[in-house]
Amino acid sequence: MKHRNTRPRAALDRNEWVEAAIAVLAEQGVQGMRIEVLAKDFGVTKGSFYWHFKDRQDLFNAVLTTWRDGRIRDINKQTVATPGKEHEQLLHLIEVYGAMRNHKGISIELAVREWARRDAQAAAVVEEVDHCRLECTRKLFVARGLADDEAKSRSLLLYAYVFGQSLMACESYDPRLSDFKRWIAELIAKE
Amino acid sequence: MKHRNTRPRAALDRNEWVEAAIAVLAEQGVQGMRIEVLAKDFGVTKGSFYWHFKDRQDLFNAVLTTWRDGRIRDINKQTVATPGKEHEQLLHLIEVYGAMRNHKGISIELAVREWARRDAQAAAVVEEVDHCRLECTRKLFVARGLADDEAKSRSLLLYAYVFGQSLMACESYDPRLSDFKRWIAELIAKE
DNA sequence: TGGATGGCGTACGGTACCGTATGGAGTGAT
DNA sequence: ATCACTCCATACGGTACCGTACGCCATCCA
Repeated sequence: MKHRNTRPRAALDRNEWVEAAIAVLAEQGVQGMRIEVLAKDFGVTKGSFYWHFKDRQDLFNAVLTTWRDGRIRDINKQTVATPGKEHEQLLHLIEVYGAMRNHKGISIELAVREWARRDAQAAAVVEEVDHCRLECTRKLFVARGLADDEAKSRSLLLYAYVFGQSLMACESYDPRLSDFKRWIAELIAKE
Repeated sequence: MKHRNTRPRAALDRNEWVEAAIAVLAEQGVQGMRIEVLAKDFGVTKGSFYWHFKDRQDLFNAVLTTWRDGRIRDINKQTVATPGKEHEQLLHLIEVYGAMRNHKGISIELAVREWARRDAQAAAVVEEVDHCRLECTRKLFVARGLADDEAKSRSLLLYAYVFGQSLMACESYDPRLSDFKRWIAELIAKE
């Protein structure tokens, strides 16, 4: 990734910095979000950065809230209950998080969670997002007629599985891996 | 963590450096494994480090192979099939990885996987370990009478779940969380 | 047309590292 | 006693950052 606006470069705003920071976060992790590196990518100097942000932590906060808001919007979109279609929706949910497509989203997800293991603010944001996701998915399971406890358990299983799956190196385990994943998805979503 | 051998400090060897590096890896991630920081923890200077190691990458390689060997030994220990006890053993496996105890082991596990997302050597080591784990667990399932395909699927689910679980912030989701986790463990281990 | 901003560049001091070069204290073998 | 070898300290040059101080130009507004 080199300079984005190669030439007559319009004025940057906070949001462009945040978006670029999130991209770097996905690829390099928290430690990768370096002011001078981001500036070089934009073809500017850090003088620009310190105009829009107080300091590095200010950028971090902006990244976290931007990520949180985007995730919560996305969750609410992906779990609107179309009555009678809950099962398909659950399978779709598993597939979206688990597939090779949406690679960037998964990278961001993992990077934020890695961040959260060492930073209280990031941890708080992740907790918010997780709670929201678990609740929305629980409702999907309940709409299918499951008891509340089982719905909660399956929601936990669902998200733990999809995140854990993206942590594993199992491409070489068996050529029929995608069959296995479908089988697992059915087990989680209940037949 | 301060100096370990506060006083008449015996001579260090490679292994002590590697152990200390793994501890830091668990707490801070790959970027935390700094030569000068490790040296300060030992109460020596980096002159010592460069006597035992060629460079930082040399330490990284040692950390990876040490971790791999330890994991593989551990897997073989934890999956020796006591005929008739396979079910308990599977539940135990899930519990060991998922609990709050063994916190350090989980931290190392996550740190290595985070490392593997950006480093080919680490990725190769993780793949070795994963393959070994999946195979050992598959055998446990097969010993319980499951078909090979289902055994493979459930092994995948098992590890993805336990790793994913340690990525989630769900302590505040429900006070009966541990009940839910038991329910999930039973579902994965089959009844 | 001049003055106030907005947006950025330049330059600097400071920190935390990596890796190397070299020296030096201790210890054991001869 | 001397020599070699092990293990570490010191000192250095170099890089990559953070944050700040300040200066410069373009634009809009009166």
